[in-house]
Amino acid sequence: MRITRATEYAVRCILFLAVNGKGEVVGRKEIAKYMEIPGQFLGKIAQQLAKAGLIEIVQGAKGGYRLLVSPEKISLLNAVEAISGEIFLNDCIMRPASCRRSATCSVHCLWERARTQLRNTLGEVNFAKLMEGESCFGPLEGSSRQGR
Amino acid sequence: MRITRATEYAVRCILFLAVNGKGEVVGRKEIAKYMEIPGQFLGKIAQQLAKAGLIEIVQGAKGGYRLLVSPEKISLLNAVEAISGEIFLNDCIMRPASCRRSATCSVHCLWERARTQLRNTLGEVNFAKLMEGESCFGPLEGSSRQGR
DNA sequence: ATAAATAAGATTTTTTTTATCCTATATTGG
DNA sequence: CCAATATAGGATAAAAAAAATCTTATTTAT
Repeated sequence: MRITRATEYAVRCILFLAVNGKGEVVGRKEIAKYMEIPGQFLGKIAQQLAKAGLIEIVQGAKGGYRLLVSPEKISLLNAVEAISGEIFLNDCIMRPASCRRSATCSVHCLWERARTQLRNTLGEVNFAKLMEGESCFGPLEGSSRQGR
Repeated sequence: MRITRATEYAVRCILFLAVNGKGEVVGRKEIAKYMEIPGQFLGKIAQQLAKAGLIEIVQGAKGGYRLLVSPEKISLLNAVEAISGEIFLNDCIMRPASCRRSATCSVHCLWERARTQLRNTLGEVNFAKLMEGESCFGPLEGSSRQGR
């Protein structure tokens, strides 16, 4: 029930690239150093981000990574799911066939509901906002208020 | 980013106890059989549920588990957190000291926001509702709010 | 060509999760 | 009281997932 470190690293990486400007190539080592990400591990993560179309990997000397998509068009959800795959809170939702209960069991509807909500929340915030540090100030609407 | 099997088992266990009536003692093996939970593993899970005050463990012949709290007073969140501890989506929220960024980093505000929302969602549904199978019918309003 | 980078596959290490084994203890019924 | 039935609880094992690293290959700037 936790966001993996790989995902956290991916978010940091995108954020760093965003801060450095969309088209700019930034070296892997530089990103790793400033964002405190194990260098080789970042390499693996970058591969996934590239596969998802979020960044481009530039090889060779002076190589590195380049953000392909504007920060405002990348949601936190995009980043998370680029690394961990689509969010599912439990197995039964993903593989209904593997659980005889799913058709009748109301619990699974709940998991699914929670899942949808979580994905919506993460989908609402983009990296432009994150860069501005404004993410904390928006109201959290809905019945079970907890503002902030 | 997934609900563990232990948590799923705990939910099934509570649900089974709830269906059998609040005060009733139900044998561990019976629960395990009907809810398809490895018997010994259920024993471990029951210990945690007992520690959380949700059930009572009855030893000896004719022993088993007894629901101590009315189904309508047990939320899904109670069940989840009885097993996995309080939900945190990432480490930095839980141990801010371990992450130098947390004070300034807007990303963490987002994780926290998502976390609060998830906890609210799970907190809004109790086992009485789950028993009735009504959980699927509540509207999930708008993309950002989700009242109810 | 050489140096500087990253790629990509394989592998290792660590952590978490899941499950089981074994001995102890409690309870029921005869 | 005794035997049978159940769960408790600590220890341990097995499996899976996550995190990290090693190695060799490839690409690019100068």
